[in-house]
Amino acid sequence: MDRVRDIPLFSKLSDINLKALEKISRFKTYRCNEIVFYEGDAPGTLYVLTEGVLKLYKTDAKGNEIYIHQFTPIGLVGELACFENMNYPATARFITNGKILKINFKKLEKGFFKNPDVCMEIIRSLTKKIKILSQVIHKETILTSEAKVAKFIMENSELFETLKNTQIASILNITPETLSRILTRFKKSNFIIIEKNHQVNILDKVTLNSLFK
Amino acid sequence: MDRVRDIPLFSKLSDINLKALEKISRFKTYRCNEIVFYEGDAPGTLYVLTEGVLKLYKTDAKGNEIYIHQFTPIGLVGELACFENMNYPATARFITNGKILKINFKKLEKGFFKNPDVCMEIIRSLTKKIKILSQVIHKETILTSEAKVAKFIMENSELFETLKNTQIASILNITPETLSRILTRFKKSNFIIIEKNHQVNILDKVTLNSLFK
DNA sequence: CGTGAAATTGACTAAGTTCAATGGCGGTGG
DNA sequence: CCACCGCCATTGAACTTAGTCAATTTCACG
Repeated sequence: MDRVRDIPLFSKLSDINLKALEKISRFKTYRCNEIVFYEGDAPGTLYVLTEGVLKLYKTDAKGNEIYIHQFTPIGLVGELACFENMNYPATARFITNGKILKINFKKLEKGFFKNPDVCMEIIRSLTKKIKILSQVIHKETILTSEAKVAKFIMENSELFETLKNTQIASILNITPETLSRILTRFKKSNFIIIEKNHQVNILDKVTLNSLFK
Repeated sequence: MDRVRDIPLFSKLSDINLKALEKISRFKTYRCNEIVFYEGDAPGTLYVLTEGVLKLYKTDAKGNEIYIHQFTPIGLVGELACFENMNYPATARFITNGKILKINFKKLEKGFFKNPDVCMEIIRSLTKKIKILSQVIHKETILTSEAKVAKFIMENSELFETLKNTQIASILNITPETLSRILTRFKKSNFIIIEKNHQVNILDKVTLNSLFK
């Protein structure tokens, strides 16, 4: 994916518009762990993630990374800061190698927002983001650690096999110790079995569901 | 405000469009404490708040109201549920008497989203909402209770005079007891003085700022 | 004044983090 | 083959933050 026209957000633009868009944007490749922007950075650039996995997180007073979301292609990143002209509210760091299209927002705004198709795509992207944030709020303000773990097991059991407990804990914004204790409880209560290869086997879906619903 | 044309979101529509819009919408007045929708309700209606103060909150396992936001006119409410076709993620309750324009979303979608002006207004409304949610996340996941109180004092000192401590505590999602203890600490440390009329007098802006920045 | 709501205070509890010690397990190099 | 190393997981104990509960005081206002 090296061409602007391959990005769904812009797929309906005319050739002339695409040419103009190419003038105000450029692709950039990133290595794993490279930062795209820091929480607090000044806005101005809209990012379109085209390759790789981009982790968005905030940093608390103690320096902990508070997990917000992981973006996978294709997704808009940084709209809030651009549209509201405020500093980026979180940090974005690649956790794989990746590629991004960087767009000069001011120039984009002037030229392209008249196009209803582009507008609709932006609206779709914004509502998707609102949904994500709404879920983050639910996760972080309503759910207990136990409920988070139960929810994660029920909704992401496949991921369990591929992730280490430390990574899962990081996604859930709890410590590995807390995760370990909760999993031990679940195992002792016969809600789940964890296989040798770190697969989860859910024995009691009803109870597990009831913990977070 | 009894006419659709008075709502900025639709101010640029033609008379014909306005007539059509009137067909798929209706105003409804609410008394204080009336519920507009509950968390978990099925979507389908887009709301435009035209009068009164509407409180949005989630409910946790213990039945506590988790404060999300208070809307004042004019604002769109319920877009997420409509656009993403998911159940409302929070409850909306009037805390004053008020009035709302209820719009049938399906019909709105068909007829009006082609209009770039309407689109832009929706985008503006969505980004405003993202900003709000982003701030809620910051408040609830990054800030300690002490930091919340410090931030509230620094950014809303005028409100202090008009609100009771119980109301402030509710906005900050902490208990009145916790708020009281923190205010006592701030007073003893000479960060603030609270006057007879419940005005706050900030003595040490530097320290207070450092508590949440 | 007197009454009821709001604020304060102390003791206790609950949830989760932190810190430290221990144990397991896989890969590596002699 | 096995001894060692480093990473991850587990477990216990102390600690921190904030909520809960109850008693008491303060305050606003009729």
